Amino acid sequence: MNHSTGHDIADALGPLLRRSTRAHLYHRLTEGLGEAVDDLTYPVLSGLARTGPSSAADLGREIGLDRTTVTRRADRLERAGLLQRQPDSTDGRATLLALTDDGHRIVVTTRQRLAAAIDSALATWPPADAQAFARLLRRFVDDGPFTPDHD
Amino acid sequence: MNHSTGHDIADALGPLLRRSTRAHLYHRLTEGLGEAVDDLTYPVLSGLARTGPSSAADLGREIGLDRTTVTRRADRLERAGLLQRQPDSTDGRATLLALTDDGHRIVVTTRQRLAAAIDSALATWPPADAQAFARLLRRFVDDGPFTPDHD
DNA sequence: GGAAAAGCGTGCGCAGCGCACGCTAATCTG
DNA sequence: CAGATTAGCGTGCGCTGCGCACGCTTTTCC
Repeated sequence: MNHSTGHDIADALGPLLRRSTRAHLYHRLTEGLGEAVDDLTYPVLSGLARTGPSSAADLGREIGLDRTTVTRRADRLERAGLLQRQPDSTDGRATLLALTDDGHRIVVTTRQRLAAAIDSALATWPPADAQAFARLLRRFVDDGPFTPDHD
Repeated sequence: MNHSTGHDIADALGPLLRRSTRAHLYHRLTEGLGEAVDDLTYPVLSGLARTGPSSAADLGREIGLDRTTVTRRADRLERAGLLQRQPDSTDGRATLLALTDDGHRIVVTTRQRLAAAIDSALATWPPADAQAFARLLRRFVDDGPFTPDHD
């Protein structure tokens, strides 16, 4: 066997990975949103939006970062007023990280930017193709070929 | 407008980006291929396979890395015998980086690993869906929604 | 033929990361 | 119920990787 669909997809995935590193994409999505928001801090913001108020350790597990790294990135975001630290009423040791309204607004903005970028790339596509692609991509992601170690 | 196909795709892209950072993927693909080959050095190897023998500056532009970073990563790969430095016969200043046979073998191996991982994720898919996905993904990538700055 | 530009490697300062420590609070155990 | 272990937190510290700037050689341009 010298050919497979996997090979075709790998060929397409190569350029995708090359041109849109997570860092590149996040850099672009967070442009102009203030000094505290960049490709490093954005995953904290976005993860927090997904999980709701969360301890640094839990959030670290969620987004695949060391606990202390989360702490320090959260420091920057806290100074910028995008998240707050709250004592956990059910556990005196824990400190919950929670988005402020401003923090939420940032996440909404970046998500709109991403959707808009994708829409503009798909503007010339037949709607049926675009929807088929969305559906297939979601299934591909759910089938999880590249699950990292921390899951 | 509170819904768009771009939004659907963004929702699927999120988990994909979260779970398969380039670093994670490259780490997995290069596992056990020797000390010199890791997520940092692999782009140099793979880029060189794409371009053929190339100067460090050109290769840096190709893969979006600083010239000096390429030089140092190439040092590691050279020590491991995966690439060679050759004087450029047409330009006395330049030093060409070129894959050795061993280096080529590494790239072939990782590409097979990637294709195999994708095939296994798609194993349960109807072949028509898999091929449609490959086609649509390629078109999506070619339409380039996320072109980085260095292009 | 001399000046500007382009190539290379290396020194150096900076940033980010993970580990380890000390501390407090919760949980387990006898 | 008290002592010990576990789990949470922030911070200090060493390591690594990066980009800039320098000095050097070779090519290109006037």
